[in-house]
Amino acid sequence: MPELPEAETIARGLDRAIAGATILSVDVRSRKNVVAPTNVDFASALRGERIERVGRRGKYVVLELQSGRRLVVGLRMTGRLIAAAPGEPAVPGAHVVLRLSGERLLTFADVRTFGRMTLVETGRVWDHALGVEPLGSGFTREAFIGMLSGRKTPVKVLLLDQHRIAGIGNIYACEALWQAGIRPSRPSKSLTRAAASRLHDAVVDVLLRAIGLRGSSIDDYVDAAGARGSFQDVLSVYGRLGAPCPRCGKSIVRTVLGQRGTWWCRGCQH
DNA sequence: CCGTTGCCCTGCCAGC
DNA sequence: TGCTGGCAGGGCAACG
Repeated sequence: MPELPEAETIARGLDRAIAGATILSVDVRSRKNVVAPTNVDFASALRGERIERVGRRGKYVVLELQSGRRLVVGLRMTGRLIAAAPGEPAVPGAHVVLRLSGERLLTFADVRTFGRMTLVETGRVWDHALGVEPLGSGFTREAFIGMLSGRKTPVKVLLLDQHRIAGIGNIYACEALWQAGIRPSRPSKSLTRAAASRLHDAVVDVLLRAIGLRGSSIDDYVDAAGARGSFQDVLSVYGRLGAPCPRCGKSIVRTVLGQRGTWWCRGCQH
């Protein structure tokens, strides 16, 4: 499931592989997975555009185009963005294929078809619903403490709320809560300043470590070159039902919070 | 504003 | 062995 570290890894890989390339043609094989403004044809609008750079916002990969337009890619659970060099085999199940200068291809594929490529017109704000970047300067301890205050929402549900903090998904929410020693169901407002600060620091630390390991490849995720990440090898709690807690040895349990599976340790998360 | 529910979709797997 | 039903999950709309 591409979350912030996976989207960041893909964006960096794409920036290296295809920044500067011109889009020669666009093959839309699944209408459902592309979105364009009214009266704009997705494929013809992109044709001839130069990809200036590739970045990330929250869990979204953003291709900045020469005209000022953006191609915003939401990968959801199973979406893939693969840059292929000449001669490499085609990506199976492709929904959109961009043929680029230098005989390169950029392929978007998604078995569950929840992912979207959205064309955003120049100057149009597309990320108004996204909160602060957890690795940006706006995510201070004080800002985080402010988010938690006065809310009875379980702290894990708050971490997953993209309107407040953009980019944290289920894996990294579980891991950060474990690292900070905080029970996921705790009402946000019940955290002391010390606990909130610990959680803030854990969020930043977990995301940075995950980027360092190029993301978590649990089911489908691969980077822009088709390679797996390795953070799945160092997970402490996520998906580890019944395994011993790396800190206290008690068995990891699974509960449900906000309709999401939640893995945590009853022994050392309070 | 806040919180909850259901839908989208298909691969996988436990259970029969 | 082969089928089936349930589950997984991010974002969004709809609702109270």
